[in-house]
Amino acid sequence: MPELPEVETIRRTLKKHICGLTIEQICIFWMNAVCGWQEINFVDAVNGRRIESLERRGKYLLITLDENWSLIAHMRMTGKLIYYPENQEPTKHTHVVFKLSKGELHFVDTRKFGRIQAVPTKERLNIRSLACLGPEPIEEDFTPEILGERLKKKKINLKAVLLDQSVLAGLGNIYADESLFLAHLNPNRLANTLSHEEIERLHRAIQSVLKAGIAAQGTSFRDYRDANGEKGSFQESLHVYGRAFEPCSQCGQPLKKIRLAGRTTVYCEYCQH
DNA sequence: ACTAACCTGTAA
DNA sequence: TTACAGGTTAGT
Repeated sequence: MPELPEVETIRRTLKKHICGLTIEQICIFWMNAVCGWQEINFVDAVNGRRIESLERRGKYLLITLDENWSLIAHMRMTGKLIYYPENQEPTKHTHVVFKLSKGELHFVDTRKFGRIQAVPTKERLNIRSLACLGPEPIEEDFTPEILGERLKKKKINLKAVLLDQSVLAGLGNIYADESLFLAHLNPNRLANTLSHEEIERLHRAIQSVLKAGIAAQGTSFRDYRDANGEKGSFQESLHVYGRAFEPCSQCGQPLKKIRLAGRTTVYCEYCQH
């Protein structure tokens, strides 16, 4: 599920409910969903902590607690963090329930790929998956020059490069395909062959697609929901993702479906070069 | 640079 | 029954 716009939407919707609350009890229904820190188990690290702030890095949600503890959550494909103001019965796919000083936070994940990790706050940017992340694509300081620097080192196709979190943090299959369509770039193109003008086009496309995704509160193609359990609406604005063989919104020719970097890739072979 | 693995559900 | 799904990682 969540790529950058979805995680950002979860952050924004969850923040309103849980900032300032205290974690009073933790019920774990599937142990693999959580991970402690060294010899300290998850519950000992986190129980009784006050929730101070919520940040995002790429597709990771960072929840800062007091006493130098943080939670790092990754939803992978189907993970959801849902806030309930009243007691709520866990479902078949509820793996963790945090009982808070007001209401409950449920971690629900059908495919069981998502994880929540307890980490000392000052260590959190050193954990391997976070330390290796590339720049935040919607920050002010992400410029076409920075994108160009990173692309020119890569002799592989553009689709694989956009999915590589060490190049850029936060793009997944949906927003990578949509960015390439908007930039009129063929996903098969080798990243180190882009002209200056093409790099600028890609930079503009990535920023505009991600910002539009956030404005639409994410893409609920299947499972994705925000912290209130609400769907996003960006699925209504997709040009290529999930539209294989449908007519291209620009030229009317059928969209092509291929496999790149192990992922289904949809693009228009007439509009994207 | 691929593929399998981690999982379950849904649709073809 | 088989293929495939918003992701990442470990192993060829």
